[in-house]
Amino acid sequence: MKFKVIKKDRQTKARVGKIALAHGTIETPSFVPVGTQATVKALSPRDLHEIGVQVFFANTYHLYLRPGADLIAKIGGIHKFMNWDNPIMTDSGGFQVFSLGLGKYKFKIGDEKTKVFFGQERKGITGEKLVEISEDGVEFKSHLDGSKHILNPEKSIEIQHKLGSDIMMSFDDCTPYPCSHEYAKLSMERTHRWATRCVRIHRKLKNKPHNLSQNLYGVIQGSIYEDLRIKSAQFIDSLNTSGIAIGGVSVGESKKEMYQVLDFVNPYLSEDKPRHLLGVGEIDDVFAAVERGIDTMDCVIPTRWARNETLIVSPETSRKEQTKTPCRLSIKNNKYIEDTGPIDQNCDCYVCKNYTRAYLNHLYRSGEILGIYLGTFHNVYFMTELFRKIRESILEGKFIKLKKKWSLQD
RNA sequence: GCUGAGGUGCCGGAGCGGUCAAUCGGAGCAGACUGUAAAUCUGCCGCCCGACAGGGCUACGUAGGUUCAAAUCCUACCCUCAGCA
Repeated sequence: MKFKVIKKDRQTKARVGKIALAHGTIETPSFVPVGTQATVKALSPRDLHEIGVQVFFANTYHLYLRPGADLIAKIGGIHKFMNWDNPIMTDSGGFQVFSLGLGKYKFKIGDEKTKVFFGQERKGITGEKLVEISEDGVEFKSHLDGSKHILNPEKSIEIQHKLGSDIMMSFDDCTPYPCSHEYAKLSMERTHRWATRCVRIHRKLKNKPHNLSQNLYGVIQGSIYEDLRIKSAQFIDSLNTSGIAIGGVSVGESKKEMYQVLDFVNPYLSEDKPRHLLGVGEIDDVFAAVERGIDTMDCVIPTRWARNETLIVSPETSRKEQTKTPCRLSIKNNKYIEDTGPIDQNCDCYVCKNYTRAYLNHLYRSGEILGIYLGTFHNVYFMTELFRKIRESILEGKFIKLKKKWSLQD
């Protein structure tokens, strides 16, 4: 990987850069849609190209369970498997330690038991514990069939090597929120040990002849605690991975706390490494992250919202529509039944140029699959385009101006 | 015309003397969702008053009746559907 910072914003830490990879170059800042199962849900690679998506984010855990990393390797790697020849990032499965373990369960570190909370109970959780953490790694019970699987740093990286992604994440332990300092510290230290193991196995595997140029990002943890986040930033930065990811954010803490974490970490990250923010975000988060020096960020929001009747719009549009929450338009609302306007007045996407809210409303009401397709297309386009504008604004020295324009206040 | 089954809230469909303004679906109305166990989940969903607690009213084809008490029992009528003529 070659990473180059092309331009730095004068007033903020925002920067424009290029990440050159085996499958192409990513212009940053860039949004990274999530495509957990080797598909950005509802969109084809052709759509992604049309939208201008440069890279997306697949998942080790899911692809390992189905269809299996060996199968994908046998077929020629994830790019060939899914007909996408641009860059791909893969998550390590670390987040599933959190998301599958979440609920009213107890997390274990050795003999230490710490109670964790996560407000929302979700249907589909059987009440059974799907995750058991130990120093070696994590034992998962497959959410698909209940079978038991071990994921640890070595295995996660091996799988990611088999998948053949351009950027891999180190296997981390993502703590829930809230989380005691004591627990966060123990968990972070383990994440560091795991990161070291990831680096080691990555070096070993890198020498294998079949390997394309694959790159590893270390993942910073430490919950919301300043001392921990600093420690973690220093440690992960010292590992000399190609890039750095910030994890354990957007797990239930406030936005303010989340932005603080970025501020804590910032001074300790090498300028010449790309920084990825894991699992963020909404429009206001995007600006908050970019101005704190984030280069790439992945998030399920555009794709998931589109499946749940929520379309992303500009603050201007959402003000005009008096939406309950900024930048979200609930397309199924009965006020759009006869609305012949586009989703967003200022969006140039295929959907906004050719379809009315009335039609989208009808598709969603009817449960038609096309509604989800068009909605996803719009949402992903909207985020991709927003980042294009952000890049442009930084290059022109107008980032702050753009940020003000997109401000959710007033 | 005879025989049988049935008529319940926007729709489907439970309930078969009190705990029924009525289970449960669907539709409808709104909300949530941030490294995807998510095309998912949550709330509301007869009318009126109340911020809430709660209170009042009208309701289970229609009209009577029995009972302290009826969607639930009885009588008549009206209407559907199935089979036979």
